[in-house]
Amino acid sequence: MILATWNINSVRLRLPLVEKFCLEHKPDVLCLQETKCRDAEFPSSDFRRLGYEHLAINGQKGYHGVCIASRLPIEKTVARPFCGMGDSRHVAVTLGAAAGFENPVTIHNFYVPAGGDEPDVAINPKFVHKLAFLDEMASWMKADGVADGLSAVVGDLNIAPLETDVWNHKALLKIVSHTPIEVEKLAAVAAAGPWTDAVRLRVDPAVKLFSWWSYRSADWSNADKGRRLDHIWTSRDLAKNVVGVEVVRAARGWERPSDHVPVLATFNFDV
DNA sequence: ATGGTGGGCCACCCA
Repeated sequence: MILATWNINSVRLRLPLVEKFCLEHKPDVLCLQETKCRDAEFPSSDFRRLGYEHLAINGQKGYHGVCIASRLPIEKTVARPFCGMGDSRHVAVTLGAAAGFENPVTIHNFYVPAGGDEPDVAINPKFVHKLAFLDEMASWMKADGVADGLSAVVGDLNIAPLETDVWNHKALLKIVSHTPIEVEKLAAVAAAGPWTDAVRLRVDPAVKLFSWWSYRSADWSNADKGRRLDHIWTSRDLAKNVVGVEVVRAARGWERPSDHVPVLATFNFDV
């Protein structure tokens, strides 16, 4: 089974890129963030045409929005609100016997708040929201046993935890997405599972690896001022089934690209 | 230290 996550930055605008990606990489389950449309405006028939007949959509007008598109039947869908807000930042599906799984697999798709520009809770309410969101993720995961059995957390977590997850560790210590407080809170979320970083399980943590390059930097590939903001984590039991991961860097160079690229994990289930 | 580019959508919000 191939699982993919991609912050698409408008699913309607970038439908041709979704199609290109799905034809080239054949994910069984595709988790998207920043779909930026209401559920009724989601291009569901296009996804069905591409073979993704099973959709779990949690959208909203203009901002945020997440979706899980699956080739395999979905047994159960849950969308959890966070921080007492109406933001569409989470959706989860469970795949079971109808999808060919002896034991059910649950996949959580997150779009963690970006957190604004100033990493200072005294002046930036967006940063407060981001930290509170991470705290709520951790406490909920622990209390509800979210990482029990076979489960995964994927998405745009908007934090680059390792020194090698950014182009320049020292230069980014005071930049939102790589500050010590964010890295610490993300580690607490990972420990609350506990979750395994499936990508760093397969890619040497000493090697720089990015999934996002700003639109504002010209010549993104040569400058290579990227960050690894997009993640695939698995529960302890599911980690044993990871046989490969891939970050599709080339997608950043496609026509009218998202600023994020797809991240994939392959599992040794035949479905 | 600043400003650089995108998307949604119609005055600015967000990244």
